[in-house]
Amino acid sequence: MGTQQLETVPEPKYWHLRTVLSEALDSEFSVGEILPNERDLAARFGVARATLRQALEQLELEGRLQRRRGVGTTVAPPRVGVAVGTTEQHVWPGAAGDDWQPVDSTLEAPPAAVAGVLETGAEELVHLVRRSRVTHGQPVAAELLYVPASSVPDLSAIDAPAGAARARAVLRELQRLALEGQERAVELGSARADDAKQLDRLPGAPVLVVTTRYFAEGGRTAAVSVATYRADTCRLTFGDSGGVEIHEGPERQAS
Amino acid sequence: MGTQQLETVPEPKYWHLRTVLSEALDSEFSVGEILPNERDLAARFGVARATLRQALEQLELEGRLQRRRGVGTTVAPPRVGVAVGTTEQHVWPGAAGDDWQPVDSTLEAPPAAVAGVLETGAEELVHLVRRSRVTHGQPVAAELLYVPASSVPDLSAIDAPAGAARARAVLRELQRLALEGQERAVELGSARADDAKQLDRLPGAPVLVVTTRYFAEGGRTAAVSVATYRADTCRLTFGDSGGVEIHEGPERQAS
DNA sequence: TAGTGGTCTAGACCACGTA
DNA sequence: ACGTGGTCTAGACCACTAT
Repeated sequence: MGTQQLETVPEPKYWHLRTVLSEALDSEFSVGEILPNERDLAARFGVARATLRQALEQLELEGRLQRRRGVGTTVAPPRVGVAVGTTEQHVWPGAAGDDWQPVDSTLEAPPAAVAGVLETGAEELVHLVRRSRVTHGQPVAAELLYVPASSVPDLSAIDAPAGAARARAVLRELQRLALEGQERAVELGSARADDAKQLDRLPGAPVLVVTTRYFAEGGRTAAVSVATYRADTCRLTFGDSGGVEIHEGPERQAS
Repeated sequence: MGTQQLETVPEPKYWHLRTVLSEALDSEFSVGEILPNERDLAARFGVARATLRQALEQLELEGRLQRRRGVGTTVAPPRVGVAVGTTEQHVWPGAAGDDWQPVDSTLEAPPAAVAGVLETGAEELVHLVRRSRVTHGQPVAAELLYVPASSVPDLSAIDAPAGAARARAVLRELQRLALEGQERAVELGSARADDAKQLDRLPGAPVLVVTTRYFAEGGRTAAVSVATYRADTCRLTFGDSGGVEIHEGPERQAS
């Protein structure tokens, strides 16, 4: 990645720069390596720092770079394949062998959007179970699981234990219900302040929001989960193996 | 949304602005309504245009706004639920009733990343079928479907017809194979120049990339599809109904 | 304390859609 | 021709991390 002048082309400078940097990453850098700082890079390419940053932002969005304030910009490893439930087999959250760690749980009034999906009315309280998911030592997702109190009627007595213990109790009660089906949706969002902290990112960081509806007997919605995955580091897989290597290598998203 | 001074808070101005605007959108604007232009808005909130734009970018990423050069910024409708295959039922692309329109098809050497997934070796040619998906009159996705020539051996004779007709021929041949399974992955990407044009967005626009591997008899990878969905307007659904309304309404992503 | 990325400013000009 | 959002500049200062 030498000192280069950008050609005069009709495409935006930052976009061209993104391509040039992307190719440099493929050929001249290895995973974990530290890039020159933004001021130096901008000077090398003869652009303003803001323009250089626009290119870096793109590459970070694509999972090619990782930037940390006070530290620097490093070449990111390939995205982690994260299994989001096998498509054939429907299981309750908290079933044996899932990768989630219960954090805590409280009894709250559901947000309006959630109350609409749970057909229980906005007045009925729900157990809010917070969980987090860690893969390869890195936090990749934060989940809010909403379980209407009516779905786990035997739980009311066990209100005492707080924190993770309480979360586990709610999940344990869930397993006792018959699971008839589930329904998933994936969309792009931006991390709220609390999610961002849990995922070790800044607020507004791009996230993949996976919403799952769990149906119990009679088609009743027994629980709703809203899971927030780091979009920069995760590839969500919906199959039986989580290790499909596509979109890696030199031309993953080259223009 | 009156002329307001931003409080002096420790959170970034653009983030606070995003929240303020988000609440204004919920309470004072309706879908399709045009916002004041960026220069006016920036002046109203007493910030530089670049800062205001940072807030608008966030809201556009979250699917709340739609910005078009030369036109203006409008309030976006709720995201469209786009069914990405029912999870229980595996079908070949191009099966009766799918929402894709064949565009054209060529015979090419596969990109390295694709060749790795198809276990056919990098030398063997593949049929590249281009398709596009339209929902509610809007283009929502562009697909590149890679079919190794060996998967559709009877096709070699029909090399003559070009364009959509050729694409349909490849898809028709595919249906004759037995489909043993499929495997999906979803990740965030940015639109390449050609995808961007097809999706009516600028290059670099955020997209959800859905990669699907189709397995034929013996676990052989018979085809690979890379579909690029507009991240701002789409919510990908993996269930039997595509109309789950969650994450809509006032508190969809409020901080 | 030094160096990094993150935020913010006040301008300028360009590309595009519409009238 | 005009108004819109998109790009770009050259600075300044802040927040954070490591030494």
